[in-house]
Amino acid sequence: MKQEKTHINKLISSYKLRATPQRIAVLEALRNLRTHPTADDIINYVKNEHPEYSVGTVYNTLETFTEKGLIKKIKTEKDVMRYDGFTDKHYHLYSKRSEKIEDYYDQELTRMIERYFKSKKIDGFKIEDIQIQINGEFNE
Amino acid sequence: MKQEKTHINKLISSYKLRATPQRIAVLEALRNLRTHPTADDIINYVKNEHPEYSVGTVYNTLETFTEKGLIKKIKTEKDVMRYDGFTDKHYHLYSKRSEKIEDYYDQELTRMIERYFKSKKIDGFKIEDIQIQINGEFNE
DNA sequence: GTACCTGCAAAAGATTTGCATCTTT
DNA sequence: AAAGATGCAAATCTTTTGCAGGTAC
Repeated sequence: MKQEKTHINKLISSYKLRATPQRIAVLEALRNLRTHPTADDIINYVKNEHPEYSVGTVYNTLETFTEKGLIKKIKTEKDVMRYDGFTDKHYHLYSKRSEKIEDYYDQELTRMIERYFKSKKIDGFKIEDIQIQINGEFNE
Repeated sequence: MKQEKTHINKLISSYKLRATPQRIAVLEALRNLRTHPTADDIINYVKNEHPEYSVGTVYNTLETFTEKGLIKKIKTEKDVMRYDGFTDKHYHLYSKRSEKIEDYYDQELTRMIERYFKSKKIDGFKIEDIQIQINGEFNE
């Protein structure tokens, strides 16, 4: 299938993955649905335009993207997996009640924590990344 | 069934829950298996002593305990839920490769973060609790 | 051209639920 | 005695997989 070299398209290629129409659609869904969607949310979004794209492919795509580091998985107390299409350093605000996840950007916090763990090593463990989830309630 | 008033027993009662033998067994499993077990791990542990206890009951019990705050759910990239029988303030070290989760206690870190968020409010959000997961690798 | 993807449908896993029966308080 | 828990099995939901074709590079 002929495709313009869009931004999304290039992004996928830059991760050494074939930019198929299905993958482009999944990544677009992830970036348009800024709600940290479930696989099911993504499937619905994608099927809206392309009913022929299959459930299995969406799951496979999400898995492939995650392995390559293009997107991230987020898990909450709820059993379903959710996905985050953005991998720049940020944290999550989470409300158990509404199940809403919002991004929280805070470079000062990142710097403080990096500084902290630069001086304080953890015995027997090599830190690669620190995830923070801030639980609470959004004001209505 | 007649039961001694054990520590576990009292702990359950103190959360306003009936201290049934099944619940006692589940909580004991959680406290003996210090690996942040899956429901399946717990079921196996419990069935070892009490093959008649049912899968559904273990799941129900874990859910009830979680709701009441007696235990906590832990989420990783993996699809299965894991459980933590200890609710005192601590963090988790997690290795994606080995799927191992270890506890990390650090009051200094807690104090630093509390201090930080006492001065820096998040607009539109009321913080209740901050969860930190430190990803990396355990030394062999 | 070939390695890699996709669609489909079936399978696998994990968790939840309905209901009749039993137990804890 | 009443409210709440349990066991069992079926149901549900999410995710994975096998395989025969298709497609991007």
